[in-house]
Amino acid sequence: MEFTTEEDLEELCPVCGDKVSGYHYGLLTCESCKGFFKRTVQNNKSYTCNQNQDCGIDKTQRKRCPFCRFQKCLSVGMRLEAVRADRMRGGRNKFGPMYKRDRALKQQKRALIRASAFKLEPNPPLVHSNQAEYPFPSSVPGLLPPLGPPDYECPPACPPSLGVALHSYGSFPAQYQYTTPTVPGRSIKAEHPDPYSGSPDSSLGYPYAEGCIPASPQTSPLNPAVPSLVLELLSCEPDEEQILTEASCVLLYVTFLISQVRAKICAYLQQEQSGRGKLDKPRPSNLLCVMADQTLFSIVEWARSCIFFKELKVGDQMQLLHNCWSELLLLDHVFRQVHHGRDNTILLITGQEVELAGVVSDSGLTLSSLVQRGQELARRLQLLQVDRREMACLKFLILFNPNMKLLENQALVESVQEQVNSALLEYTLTSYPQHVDRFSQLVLRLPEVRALSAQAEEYLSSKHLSGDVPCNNLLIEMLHAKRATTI
DNA sequence: GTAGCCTTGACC
DNA sequence: GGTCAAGGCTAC
Repeated sequence: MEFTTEEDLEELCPVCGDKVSGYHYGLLTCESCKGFFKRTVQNNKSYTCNQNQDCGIDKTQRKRCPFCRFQKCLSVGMRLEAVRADRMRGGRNKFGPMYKRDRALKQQKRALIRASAFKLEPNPPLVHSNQAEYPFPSSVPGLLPPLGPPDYECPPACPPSLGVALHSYGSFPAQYQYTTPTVPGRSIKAEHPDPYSGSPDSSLGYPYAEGCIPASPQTSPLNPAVPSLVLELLSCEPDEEQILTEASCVLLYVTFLISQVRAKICAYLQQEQSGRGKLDKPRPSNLLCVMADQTLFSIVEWARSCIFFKELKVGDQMQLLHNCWSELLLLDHVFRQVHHGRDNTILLITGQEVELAGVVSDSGLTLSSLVQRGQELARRLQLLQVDRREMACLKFLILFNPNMKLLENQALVESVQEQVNSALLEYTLTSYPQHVDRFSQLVLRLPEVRALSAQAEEYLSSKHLSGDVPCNNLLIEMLHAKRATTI
């Protein structure tokens, strides 16, 4: 693995966004932030903020608030202990190996991202699925007629249920902020024997002002192999706090969903029954739709509570969900089968197990093909032994589609995609070092999810047109909304 | 005080 | 001897 400094220097300073001049005090920064950090620590400076201690720091404004600038230096990871107490010039400190590793990791990331960019087809633009950009042909020949069911009252571009679901929890917090624990009275010394563990030696160090924030860990303090962002994404998963082991996670997750979805399905069926005055045997496609519909609500709830997504305005949130709802729905199903781990049966969200052979023989050609392709995808992920952290990352990569255009906060979506990609890559490299192409193997599943979900949408659309599925649900609204923006 | 450039010196 | 991340110098 060859690593160069040229590409490092193309990066931007994580504090102010200026051009990076090299590794300084623990990470790549610009020359001015290096000098600022050095002056602050060497001279034991104490600053105050005239605002709310949340001033934006960029190249043009970095001089305005040294307090916030220094806080940002610390929060991005600049190391107090790299400033030498004895002021000795020249030489190397003990951070050398860390810089080297960081360079190697960055290089590896670039190489893998380049490699996967070559392999990955771009996300399909928002066009009708009959058009060439979709890898699978439509099951409905020719252009689909405009979809405007009689029970659909709102303009398709603004489906009421999703809007209500997104709005119904009040306003979202404006900003997501990483929090770092404060360690008051931290002392440092010039040359640290181990830059990773830290061994304070106050007799040699700079007495530092109370309330200063230590460098935010790039990886979890509990598990150094897991990037913090991956843990953040995982924490967005349902009932995460109660999950202690992988096995109990599955149990809890399924139990939680079963209790919720069963109740909703029962309520639905009762409603159907009372409406008709008699209990017809529910059609399987209806039941499937109800299950999918309720899962979709769960997905919307999941997205709504996710970091980054909360920062977006409702309009952007709706656009992102309209774009990827079927992929998330499919992934939910596939992940369930991965956990289920049985090739010959399918685990429904209700906890029921159904024979695959029966489903295939009882379904039409399209549905049985969809089911089989879903099983194949699940098998591939099972072979990879994909874990929950990776699954959480994949969901984010689907949700934050950087190819979505006309978003109000396009930059955030692109940035999240990039961050999650990097975090997933770092996680796979550090947690599965023996499996070097794991990252590629994972992200290569995404086009398959996309293709399969497009086919599922076509199927749903044809079923809807033939009146085989209920109209007034979120599922169909999403379908209309997506098509309204893509036709 | 800031920030660009210079000097230094351990490590390879 | 080259590299590069420390500290130093100095014009602004």
